[in-house]
Amino acid sequence: MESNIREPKQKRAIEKKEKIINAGFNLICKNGYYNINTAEIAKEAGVSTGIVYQYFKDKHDILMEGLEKYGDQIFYPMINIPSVKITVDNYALIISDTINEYINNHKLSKTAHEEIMSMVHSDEDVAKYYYKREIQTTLDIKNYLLDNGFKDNNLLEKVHIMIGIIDNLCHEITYHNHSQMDYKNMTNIVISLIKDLFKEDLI
Amino acid sequence: MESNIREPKQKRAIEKKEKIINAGFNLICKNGYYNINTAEIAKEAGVSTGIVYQYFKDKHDILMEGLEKYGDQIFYPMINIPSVKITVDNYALIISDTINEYINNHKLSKTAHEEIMSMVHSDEDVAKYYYKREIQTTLDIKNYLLDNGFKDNNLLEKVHIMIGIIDNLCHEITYHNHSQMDYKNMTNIVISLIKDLFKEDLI
Amino acid sequence: MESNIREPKQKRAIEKKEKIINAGFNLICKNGYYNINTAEIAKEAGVSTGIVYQYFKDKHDILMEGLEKYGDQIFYPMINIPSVKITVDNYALIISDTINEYINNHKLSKTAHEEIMSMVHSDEDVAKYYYKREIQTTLDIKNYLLDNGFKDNNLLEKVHIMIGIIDNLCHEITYHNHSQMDYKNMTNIVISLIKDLFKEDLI
Amino acid sequence: MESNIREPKQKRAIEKKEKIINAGFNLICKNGYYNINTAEIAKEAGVSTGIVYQYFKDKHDILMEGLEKYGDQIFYPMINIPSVKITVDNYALIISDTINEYINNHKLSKTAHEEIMSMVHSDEDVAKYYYKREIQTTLDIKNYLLDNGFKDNNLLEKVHIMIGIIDNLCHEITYHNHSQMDYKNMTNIVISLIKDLFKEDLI
DNA sequence: TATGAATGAGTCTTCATTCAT
DNA sequence: AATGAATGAAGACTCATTCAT
Repeated sequence: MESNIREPKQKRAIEKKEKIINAGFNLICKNGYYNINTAEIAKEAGVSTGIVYQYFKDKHDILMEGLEKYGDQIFYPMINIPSVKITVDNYALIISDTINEYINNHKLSKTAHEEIMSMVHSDEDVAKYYYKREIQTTLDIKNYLLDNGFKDNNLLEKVHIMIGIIDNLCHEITYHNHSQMDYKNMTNIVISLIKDLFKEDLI
Repeated sequence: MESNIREPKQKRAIEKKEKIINAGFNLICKNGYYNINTAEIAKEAGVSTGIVYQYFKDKHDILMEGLEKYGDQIFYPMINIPSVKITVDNYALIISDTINEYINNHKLSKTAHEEIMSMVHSDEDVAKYYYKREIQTTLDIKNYLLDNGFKDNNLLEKVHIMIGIIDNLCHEITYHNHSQMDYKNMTNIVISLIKDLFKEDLI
Repeated sequence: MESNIREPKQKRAIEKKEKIINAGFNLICKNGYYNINTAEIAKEAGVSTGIVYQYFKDKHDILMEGLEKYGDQIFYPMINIPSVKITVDNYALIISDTINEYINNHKLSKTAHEEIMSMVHSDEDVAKYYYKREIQTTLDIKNYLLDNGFKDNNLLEKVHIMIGIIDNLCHEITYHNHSQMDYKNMTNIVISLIKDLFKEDLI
Repeated sequence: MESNIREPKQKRAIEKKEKIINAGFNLICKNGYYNINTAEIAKEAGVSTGIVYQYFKDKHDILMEGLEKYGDQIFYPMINIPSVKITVDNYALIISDTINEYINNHKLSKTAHEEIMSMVHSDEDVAKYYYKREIQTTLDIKNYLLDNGFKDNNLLEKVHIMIGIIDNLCHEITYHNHSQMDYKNMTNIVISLIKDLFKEDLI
């Protein structure tokens, strides 16, 4: 039989689909995809098990739609590209702000981020989504920098490296908590390093 | 009796346990923890399903023992710390060699690495193992650098940052293959950046 | 109230019920009773799923009403009793024509016939319907023959046997396609055999 | 994963598989394929639901293996080809005996026969099985007749027609019970008709 | 020690039927 | 009269773990 998945038009139906996405994605992130079942998702959403399959092809579909909806909040919150112009003077401050904001967001969606990263490594669709987002973010930042007078001297690669460095830093701060690390110093080193990275590019 | 798990003493028993670890860890890495079952593991190991539970508490235990055994080969092959002394002259070369070696190893154990990283995000025990290794590696490298005359100026943090940068680079090169990236340039940028990172530390 | 099934009186309601019967019976015959669901039937009929249960007690009821309506077209098209009088001269021709017509009809409603025969064997109601029709047809043909001057010498039994022979022949030709069979000869043998069957009855 | 269906070698395992086939096929025949579930089959067989899938690929497989095993008892018991030589003298008697035996067997496996015939019309695999048997029986009888001095004058087609006639007769007697029919006469007519069918073939 | 047959709870998914609107 | 969203029981199948031998 063909796909009978309904794309809800009516307000109530849309709300119901939302509830399922919310409950489902939330539970998946909290407990892990393989540790939650559709009955629990339905119950948490306050619906019957049957209705789930009117809105979603299968369990996996819930994950993907949740990702589509909440991906922005989980990955690369740096995407909140600053509205101010970068200058030599506010340079460090912008980076610092970005990092802080990133860390904050990271903390909020800690488990979600964990679980999704887990599935990036084991689920092709999730991976595809993730890498698509990643390159998009990289491009967005590159363009932002170009608009702010940066030279395009392997700029894409540099942005990618920068994102990686910041990501690692935030990750370290949020999760590892390696007691030996001094995160304040570490952050300063990162900021300084990023400055070095672009030292020849900001005119 | 509380625990029936046998720690094999006899040669044949040890070999059997090894076979289960090998087969199990291999299959888990190749197919994913949730996509392989104990029957298949036993079959691949050439033993009966029942015997598995004489050597391992449960399925999860196989993963952990496999990790303990093969972790070295999967994570941080940079640990192969160069035997030569770092000087200003061979500095770049050493970093470059390290990166190349890392990428090579990465490619070899690509799926294993993927799966384990997946579980780092969803399995507490795996995560604990991973982060323990990570800090150990960081310390090892820090000590190597100290032995080579580096100053301890937030050296631990810097090493951690460096590992992150290299890890990202290798990951990008091995998996993503974002077509827009020029990996040769990227590698050079990374090498140069690491030099910057330690610019005040190598005496 | 015991029964909520509405017997539609108004034209529009009657048309709606017809549409459901048509769509339902058609889909059941094409796909099999257990391989089609009420939602699909409603959709094909262009009505809502709910309304189905205003006109039909349950899914099974759709089948039975469809059978009542279309049984004539599926079973025993021989019922198209020739309008000519049987004589010794046109005897074989009439039989031959009847067979040909039967095969043609059979081919048209091949899948429908299959599915209904399937249910004859597993559904009491369908079986009851089928056998009722069968005996009716037998009687009709018997009467036709009586009107044409046949003697009533176990005529009912002979007609039943004849129907069986023709049915088998047509079935064989339409479906089995046993490659070893020569259907032209087979048909001639059947015609000749039927002649033998009634050899003492046509005055 | 590949097929893990076990072909049981050990006595106990074979017995268990037999029990599942017996229980499953029996229940399917009695209640209909779609009206019995695997749990009931397992329970009737005195095993757990899980074990069923160690011996059978799926539910359908149980049906097919049951068919393979019991097909002989359900279809064409005429296959019990008489060991005596057919002559002009014992001709009628042999036919009569065959019919009687057929009817007897038919009565024994009445519901089984019904359900299987039902599935012949709706299940490709069952149909394939059935038609394979059918042609085989036809050939066997043809050969038997050839061995008894019959001429091969469209013999295959004639045997097929004969089987059909007998099948119809037995079916009518066993199930329909059309009250109007005189089965004794009907049987005699059939015997006589079969004689006519082969009237030019027995030397 | 070792086997591999056996267990049975658990999983995703379907669908006839009902019900709020 | 009509809609189509909602229900929830039921079904086929899987698999970590146990147990009789």
